[in-house]
Amino acid sequence: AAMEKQVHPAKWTYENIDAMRAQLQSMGLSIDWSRELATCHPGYYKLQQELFLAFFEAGLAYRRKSWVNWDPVDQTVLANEQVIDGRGWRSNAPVERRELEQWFFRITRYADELLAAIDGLDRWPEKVRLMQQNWIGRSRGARVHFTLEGRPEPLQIFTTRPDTLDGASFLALSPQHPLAQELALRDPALKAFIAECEHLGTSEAAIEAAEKRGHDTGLKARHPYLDDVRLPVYVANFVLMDYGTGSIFGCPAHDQRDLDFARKYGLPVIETYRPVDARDPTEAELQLHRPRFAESAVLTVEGEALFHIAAAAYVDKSESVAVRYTAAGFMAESVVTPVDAVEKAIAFLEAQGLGEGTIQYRLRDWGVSRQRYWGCPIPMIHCPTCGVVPVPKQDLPVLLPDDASFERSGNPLAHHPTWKHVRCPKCGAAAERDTDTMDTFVDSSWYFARFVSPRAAVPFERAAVDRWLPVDQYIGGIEHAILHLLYSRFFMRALTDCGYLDMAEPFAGLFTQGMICHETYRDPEGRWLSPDEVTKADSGPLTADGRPVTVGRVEKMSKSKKNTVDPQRIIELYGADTARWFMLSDSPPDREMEWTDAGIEGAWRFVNRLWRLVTEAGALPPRGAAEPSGLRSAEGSAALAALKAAHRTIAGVSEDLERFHFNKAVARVHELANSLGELSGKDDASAWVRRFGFETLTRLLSPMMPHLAEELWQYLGGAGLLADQPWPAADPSLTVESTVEVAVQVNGKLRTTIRLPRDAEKGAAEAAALADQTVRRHMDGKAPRKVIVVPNRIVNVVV
RNA sequence: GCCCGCUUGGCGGAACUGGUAGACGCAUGGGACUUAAAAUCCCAAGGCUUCGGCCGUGCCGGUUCGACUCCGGCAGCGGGCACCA
Repeated sequence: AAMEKQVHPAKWTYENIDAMRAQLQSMGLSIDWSRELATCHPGYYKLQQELFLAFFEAGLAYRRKSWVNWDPVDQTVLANEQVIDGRGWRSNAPVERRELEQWFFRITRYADELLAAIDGLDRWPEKVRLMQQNWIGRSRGARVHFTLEGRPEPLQIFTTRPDTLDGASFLALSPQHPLAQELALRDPALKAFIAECEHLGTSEAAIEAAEKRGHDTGLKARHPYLDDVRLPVYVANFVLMDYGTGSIFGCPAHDQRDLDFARKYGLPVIETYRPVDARDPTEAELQLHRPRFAESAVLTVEGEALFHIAAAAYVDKSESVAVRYTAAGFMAESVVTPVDAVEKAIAFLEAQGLGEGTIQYRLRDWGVSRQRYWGCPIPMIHCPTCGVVPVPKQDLPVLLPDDASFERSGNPLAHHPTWKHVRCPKCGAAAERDTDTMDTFVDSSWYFARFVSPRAAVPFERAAVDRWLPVDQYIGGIEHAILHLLYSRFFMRALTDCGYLDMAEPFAGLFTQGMICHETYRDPEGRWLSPDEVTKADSGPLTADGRPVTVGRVEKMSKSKKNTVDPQRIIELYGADTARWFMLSDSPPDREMEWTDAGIEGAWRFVNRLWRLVTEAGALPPRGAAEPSGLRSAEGSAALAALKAAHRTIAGVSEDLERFHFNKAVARVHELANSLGELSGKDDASAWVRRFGFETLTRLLSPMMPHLAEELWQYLGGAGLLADQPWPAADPSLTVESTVEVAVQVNGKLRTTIRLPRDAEKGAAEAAALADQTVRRHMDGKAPRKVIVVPNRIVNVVV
């Protein structure tokens, strides 16, 4: 944005903050602005640098090489988002991979703990807990040693399915695997293949979605226990260096990806399991098919009973068949003595010295180095003699220079003329600062804990932390379900271990908002356009100067794709309350939603209608007037019905707000307004109920339309601010009706409804249903075989 | 490709733990008021119908007296996939 708008990032950021603050204030949100902080302010990032030093001290921050996307034309590191079909988004040059020394946070130290603690997050959505679990991805499996012919050192592979080793038909290495890199030095074709793989960039999505391809290295591996089996060793584009050992064995019969690969390169597909069928295997079969690692040929894998086809069976019969492995529904009760096939296989490998059982995590350490200007400088100094030296705490903050230049690509801090040149704090010799800044996810991993003592000289004031944290109710977009939330969970643990805090979980309750989505637009040059740069014509959407616009898919609003809508327009046109009411009424907040302006007029009409409803209702009894006697006993009166409606609305809205069902609360307020509008009686009871109803309505509205609610409160003679009044309470004796409408079905089809006293006896309900004319007609003169009665709900007559 | 969701009238959605599908709103049509328009108010409305009913919650199948809700499979859309944050 700074480059595009020719503005300094600081100015751009602070101006945006000002605009956002003004917008939030004009919405009338209840925010304690005295605690506002900005993570780009030196006061904040100074403390963040202190935390970084503490992490370094504790061994939680370390340096190692890692791969990045490199744009060879722009000479800059690209984010995955900036790699489009293997090319840089600005230069359009094929992307390369490059290895850089970078800083990492050791989140994997907490892998087990982060996983186990998910169970305790009982006020988190189940889907988020699942996503975090899968992200950490703890798997039991085995490291297996393969001997390579003509090479002294064995190749280690990791597998979660050692029980399918009998069906191995190839090995595959990641293009970044050291062995692959070594072989490429002497094999130009392999070198070219690896270079081609590297154009995919570093994103897992791109790598896994690409067509599966491999290059045969010519090496042969001995099968660990099948003496006459030799396996070809490939380098394959789908093997990830970051997971396991960066090398795998392929069992095409039991893995779709391996099967695709085997088909492509003509490799054998060797079945090792077949669903157990209805009959018991014979003794001869059990012997023939018994795998090396188990006593029985019937094994369970992932809960399914399967019949193992041991190596001997197919070697003898030269059997080679492709069968996809879907065993659901084949569990045969007569056969199974459950055996955990994976554990058996691990025990076998260990006993034979062919491998060992391990636990593998999908979770990787968090790379925090960014080659960017606008961020928190990493407080480290590189000295030619002392190596990596932390900036002494008293020298913090390491300030960003204001006079960076953004004309050149690459890292402005690296090519700033003076900034990086310092003396080594240890030896005093000339040294250089680390020119990387931290991932901004670091900023957001502790900001919530800073709010409790935003001006303190230390990162956290313990008394305030103990008073406020963990956060009772955290609210954020579902796009943060994994990274931000996991990083924050890691941070609290790391800070605890560094002595700053004493807590593990930052967020006791979590509510995830759905994304607000919008169509995306591009001009003929492919540049993103914002919705207000696009005009809708009969021939289709056009740019401001009348050129055709390409409409892209509907996706989450984002700055980079410009598909954002400014709510300020609505506030200016209709006022904050209309905007708030519209947003609350439109969709449940946890669902994604496509933004549309249709309906805003309806919210505006309702705001006006409420005002008229109250102010044009005629004379009301004074505030606090006693309830007319006899109102509650006047069964069937319109006034009592409206009074009950008001109490039901209190109960319903209270519950809806508590559960974040704002759109339902809105619907209930509409209903109450409707029923009060219909209460036209001139009698004392009606007038009293009208006042009670209006006051109730006003109170219930106050969180949603605070400005209108305060005005109505004054109009109704309320003292002080409505915001300071207690929330209304429903009278339980008025929220239930004495009779209920009960549906009557015949053979499961709704035929009529009957009105019964609440909580009527089952027998009475049955009798009433059977006596009904419509029911009798549909029973066709037959006697009921069965009658199901669900009290207050339904009677189902089965004939 | 993998992980997680979602899918209900013309539209946004409601339906609590398997028990009357379509609350409430938007848009629409008709009417009232008005010289007229706006605003407002009233009425109608899932589809089909021989007016008895029948069919309907993305698609196919299953469990159940009963399925939007549970189970199996599939499709479409959205989020995430570690440098968008």
